[in-house]
Amino acid sequence: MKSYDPGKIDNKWQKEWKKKRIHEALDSATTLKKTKPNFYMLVEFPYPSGDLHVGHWYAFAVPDIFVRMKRMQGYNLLFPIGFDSFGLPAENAAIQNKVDPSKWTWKNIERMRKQLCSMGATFDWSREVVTCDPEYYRWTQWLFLEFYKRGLAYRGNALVNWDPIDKTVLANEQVLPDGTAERSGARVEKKELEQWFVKITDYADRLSFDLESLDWPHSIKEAQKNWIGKSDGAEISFQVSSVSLQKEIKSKNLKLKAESRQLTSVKVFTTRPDTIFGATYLVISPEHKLLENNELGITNYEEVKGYIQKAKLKTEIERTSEGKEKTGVFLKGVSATNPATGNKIPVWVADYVLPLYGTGAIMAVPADDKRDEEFAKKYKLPVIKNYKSAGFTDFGKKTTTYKLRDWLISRQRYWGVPIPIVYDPDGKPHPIPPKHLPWILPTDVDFNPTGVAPLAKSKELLKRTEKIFGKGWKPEIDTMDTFVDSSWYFLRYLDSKNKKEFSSIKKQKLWMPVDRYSGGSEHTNMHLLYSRFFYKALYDLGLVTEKEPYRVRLNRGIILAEDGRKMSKRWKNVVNPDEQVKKVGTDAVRTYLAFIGPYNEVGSYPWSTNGLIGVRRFLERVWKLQEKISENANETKKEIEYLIHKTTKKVTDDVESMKFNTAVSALMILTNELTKEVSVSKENYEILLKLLTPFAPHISEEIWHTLGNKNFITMEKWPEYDKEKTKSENTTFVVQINGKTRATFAAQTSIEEKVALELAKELEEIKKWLAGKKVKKTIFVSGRLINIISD
RNA sequence: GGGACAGUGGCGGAACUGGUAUACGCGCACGACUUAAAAUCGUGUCUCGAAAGAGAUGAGGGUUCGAUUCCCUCUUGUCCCACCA
Repeated sequence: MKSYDPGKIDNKWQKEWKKKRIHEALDSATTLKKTKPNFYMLVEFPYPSGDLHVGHWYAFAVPDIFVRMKRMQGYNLLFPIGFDSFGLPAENAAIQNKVDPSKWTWKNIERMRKQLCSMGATFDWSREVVTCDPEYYRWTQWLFLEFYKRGLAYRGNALVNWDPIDKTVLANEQVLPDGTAERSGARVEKKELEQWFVKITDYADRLSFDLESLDWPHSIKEAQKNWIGKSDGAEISFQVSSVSLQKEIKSKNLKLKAESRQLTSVKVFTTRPDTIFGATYLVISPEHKLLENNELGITNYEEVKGYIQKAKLKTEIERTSEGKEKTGVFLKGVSATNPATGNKIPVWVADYVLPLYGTGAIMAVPADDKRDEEFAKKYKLPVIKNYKSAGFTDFGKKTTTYKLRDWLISRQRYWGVPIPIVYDPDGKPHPIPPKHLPWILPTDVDFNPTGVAPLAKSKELLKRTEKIFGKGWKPEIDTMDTFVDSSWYFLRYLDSKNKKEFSSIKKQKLWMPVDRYSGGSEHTNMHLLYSRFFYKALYDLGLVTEKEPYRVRLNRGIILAEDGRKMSKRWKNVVNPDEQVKKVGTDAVRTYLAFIGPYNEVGSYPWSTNGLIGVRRFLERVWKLQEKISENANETKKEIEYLIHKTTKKVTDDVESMKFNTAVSALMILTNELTKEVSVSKENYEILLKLLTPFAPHISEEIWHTLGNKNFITMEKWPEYDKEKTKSENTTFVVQINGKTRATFAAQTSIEEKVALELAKELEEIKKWLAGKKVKKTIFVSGRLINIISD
């Protein structure tokens, strides 16, 4: 027998599989006379950073185990791959090394394609999607224009997050809680700019509500719900006026109504309108319209203006992370009327009230709200402890607010999809007609960030614009957030070559929704939310067929370095998968990653070289089992038959639920047991090989062919099990006395309570324990245990 | 401050619907083979105890014949959100 040499067999089988194109999904649902059910397995496509790391293996090679089993089970399986190839790293490389971002990116893609193939993963390369390819981004632009037509994409002035290092604006999701940019680490500033937005807030309610129907892990749903932040409450108007005016009205004995135009009102949002009788003051945010000029007659307006200035200088982060200490200024000469009590209450301005949430103003109920209590204590404001409870809508209109804000998609950067908009000589935006798509990204630019988008310097782009639209017209110079590109890529996989449509309904009907989607937990409130929104918007436009894009979502964990820390070049603890493959082979690396921990949970698992070697040893044992094949081993032992069926069930169930670690464990147990036997039947050995194939396809394929088989084991039918035979005929019963295990005995699994009790009583240990005692009652669990209760 | 998830050997982790806690792998110890080492194979490996036995799944309580599993209180950790009215 040859020895196991993965260096020789891995490459050989990868080539064979590729030659026969076994990984390509068929769009016709019927194949081989029989109807094969379609199954769409999606993994988040990679950014082409240049080198494959262990994280990539974990993200792609492990789901391939699931894919391979499904395919063997007879599914027409779609497992596509592509590259999320726009984005900052390419541009930064361009600045640093003076290389063209396009060349840099395509070179990396070329390299990563090869590396991805080395995993033995069965991607359908025929549908590859590359987001920086004009044939892809023409549709990103087309979809943007569809959104624009329906008012879902709009230009607006906004106080935005500005990254001073990358010199670009960022979405809220890309700013970390400490106020630094997720990517560059820069301290984010606030800037008022005109930007392109997408109206995700229109879908806040549906994005939140529809989560209920999804078969997703609870934690992901909760995280999204939290981020969307729906709260039901009421809007209540408080009349506000200057104290002197009120006095005047009183002295002249005028009716309030007559002077109402001189009164103004402030709307507050509250989730507890029932507490209005306890509202003792009003607080408005420094950005509130009421403070823009002094029509009200605030007597300390200068002081208030000073406070507003100070608040504006702070970034949002500073404002909200300054600890617990709240600050505010009393608006002198002004008061509001509590509509419930009719009492005059003071009005304050304080920056703990946020301008963009609710109405930017609150009624304070210090007896009931911690923040209000704190503020009232500091500034000695009145507190009403025992107040009357009001009906929910007695004084206000029912409303719902959300924390979610519209998605800012403009980026003042080069390497992204050009926004397909041009401006007329008056500066008014116009969509670029679809016949001019793809609206190509120009190349005559300066990549160095200057604060103005690089496209501003392109003469070609300006010339192109003027040629098509006329003199004085100007192109949009911002590009789109790359999350726009990735919001619909899973639809392009279905129809990647279509020149007329972004994705035909006919193809979508074959595959959507995605049956299973595996990715990183960091995307919970970014990509996963964006793409759900995109899909819902497309649904309303009649461009897709379902309400939700992903039926099942799973977030995977991460692989840490051997020292338990994150892998980093700085720590010099990075595990290079190519080196590992050289050492132990593709199959051992794949199987080890499957074995490292449960894949369906977000854990962090440290790499262990010894663990990897242990898995290689396991594969060696499988290999050596060839020696034990014997024609005479046909008289299969009952225990072995039982173990085969039990293992088949275990592996099938565990791979289905992506608990690959316990599936590998079951395969190890089976292998260990077979190794103990004098001889092994070819039939049983082949079942083991088939079960092993998804994990370790190369070694399985090699042995399979050595055994004389001509077809690919990869395309063989997945072993089936007989449910009856997964239960052993004999079982070890546990005998407990008063709930404590005292002995065990072996008997037929099917025995009844009476028999079990008799057998238990015969045992020496039990006799000892029961000597001189009365049996009060027994509890019997069929096929498991008998518990004897005595005094 | 809010939310979600989790806490099991020296380590990664198992445990069906409440039914022998620690499967499988690593590590470690001893043994076989070897001049020797590596590799391989075998045996052992939660703690205390000579044994009988007792005690252990973050801590404490509860329900139950029986709890890693269900309930309550506390505690620690990870992740997400965070002055969201």
